[in-house]
Amino acid sequence: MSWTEERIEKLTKMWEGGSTASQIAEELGGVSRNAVIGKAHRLGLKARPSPVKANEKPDAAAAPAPKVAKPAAPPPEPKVAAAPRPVAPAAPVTPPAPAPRAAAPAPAPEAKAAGDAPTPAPQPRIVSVGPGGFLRQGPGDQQAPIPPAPPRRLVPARPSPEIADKTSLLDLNDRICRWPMGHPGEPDFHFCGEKVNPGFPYCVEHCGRAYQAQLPRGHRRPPPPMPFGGPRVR
DNA sequence: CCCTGATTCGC
DNA sequence: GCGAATCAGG
Repeated sequence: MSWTEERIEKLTKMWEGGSTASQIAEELGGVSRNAVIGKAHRLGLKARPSPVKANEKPDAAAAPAPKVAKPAAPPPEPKVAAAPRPVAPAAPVTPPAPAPRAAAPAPAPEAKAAGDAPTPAPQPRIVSVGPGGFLRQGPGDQQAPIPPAPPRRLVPARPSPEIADKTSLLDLNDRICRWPMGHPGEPDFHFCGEKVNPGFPYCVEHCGRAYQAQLPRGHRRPPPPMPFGGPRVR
């Protein structure tokens, strides 16, 4: 396989969209993960959170308290003209949202969507045990201290405009149908997005697909189409 | 083991 | 330019 215009374009899009090299290789077909990475580098697009290069600590913990206060040795680092990154010079800490690669096709009904605040209920302090064994609490313990409101929504912006009007992984919550549409990793992959059948993770239509009564052997009907449009043919 | 991206180096 | 082999971290 050769790197045609379209293949390079697809590689670039997916790479910048956060897909892994494996996914991209799979998607393109005929190339290995290494080929994709190699090509990506040659194209000049890298700079993505790498597991092997995650840390690059200046130094701190290494020096166990130098005798006198270090006379401030600010590392003279005016090397700028060397190789300025073509894109964002320093994506702070937040990587571009990873593609919904491992999006579970059938999450448990009680699966928490991204957006539930784990609010720990503060236990009332037990002061003494009253007659009969019931617990008694002090007058000051009636009101639990108000837990600090946890910061909400730590989600990066939607990674790519192509799925702007689709129901993305980030849009999932307890009220909308999470039935997957299309194949994960592909640009138009999204979720159903309909209002759920109350108490279920899917809308009424997809509940019908997800929950099939088990018939006795020999009376089985051919299985309905699976999510993702069925197993991928490779 | 699996995965990830980075790098090297013979082709 | 290409990509398998290798490296190294999670």
